[in-house]
Amino acid sequence: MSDLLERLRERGWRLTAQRRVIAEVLDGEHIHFTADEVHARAVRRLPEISRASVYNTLGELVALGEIIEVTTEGGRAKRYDPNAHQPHQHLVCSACGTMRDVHLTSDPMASLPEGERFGFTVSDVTVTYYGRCPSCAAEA
Amino acid sequence: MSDLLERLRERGWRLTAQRRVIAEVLDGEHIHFTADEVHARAVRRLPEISRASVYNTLGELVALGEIIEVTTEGGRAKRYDPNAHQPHQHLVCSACGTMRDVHLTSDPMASLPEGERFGFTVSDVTVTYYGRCPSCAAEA
DNA sequence: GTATATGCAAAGCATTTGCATTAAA
DNA sequence: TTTAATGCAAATGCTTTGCATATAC
Repeated sequence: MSDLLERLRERGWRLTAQRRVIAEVLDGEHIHFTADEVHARAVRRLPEISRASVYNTLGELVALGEIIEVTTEGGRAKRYDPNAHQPHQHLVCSACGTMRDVHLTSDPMASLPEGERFGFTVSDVTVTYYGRCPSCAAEA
Repeated sequence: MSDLLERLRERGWRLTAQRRVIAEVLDGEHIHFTADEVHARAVRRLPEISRASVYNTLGELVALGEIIEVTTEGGRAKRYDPNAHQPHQHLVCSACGTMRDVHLTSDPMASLPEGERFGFTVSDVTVTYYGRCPSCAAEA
């Protein structure tokens, strides 16, 4: 059973077949999908689901703070990370785009000295590591 | 005189009016432009310059390692950073998209423990800080 | 003179929007 | 019954591509 669906129900989210399927797709996997990948997987369970509903729902889940939208250098499409509840960063394969969560030893916010803030109210940081994943390294 | 043009000439780069103008636009400013902003500024000096040439040239400069392509969360278009020669990170205004360079106190590569590399050959990191710039903070 | 860059216009991909239809509560 | 979500298809924004023309070397 999905914790995500559980939380959404409690928040009074209108529960449709499409939304249920999307939440299940996001919850079930540990890699982070693009909107199109979410749609492809959702279609297997609910053939009539439209791309528009996928985009609508993903946008809402982001607004609710239940998932995170992630953009990478070079990557065309955004990816959606269901792990919004624990601070973490990402490790991305420059060859195939695969992304996985990583946990750092120190808070990156502390690395930006006061003198480098230029009057900004800094509220967030993203740290992204790039490299080759084991399977892409093998085919080099 | 442009250091960028100087280096490119030494590398045997075929020097056209368009390329010269683009290099000058990039060199002259300290903020990081989108392709469209580069085009708009280039047009002031060379009215017939096409968007295609701007994209071609920016892509080449990135390939040559003379400029850096930067993508941010939420920001639609990529931005081009002429400061490719000194390691640095970025501070972005979530409201207006303005981006400026910042320098960290510690090497972010060191924050990713061995046990969190999962067989990847990690070769690069980006750290991006998000917040409100002074002028956007003023209108809140 | 020859290889390469340019400009145009069309195509591409990810995403958003407008609006009539459908379904949850 | 009412309010909100869905699906379609068209529109958008950024970027890439194909190809004939122009130009640096």
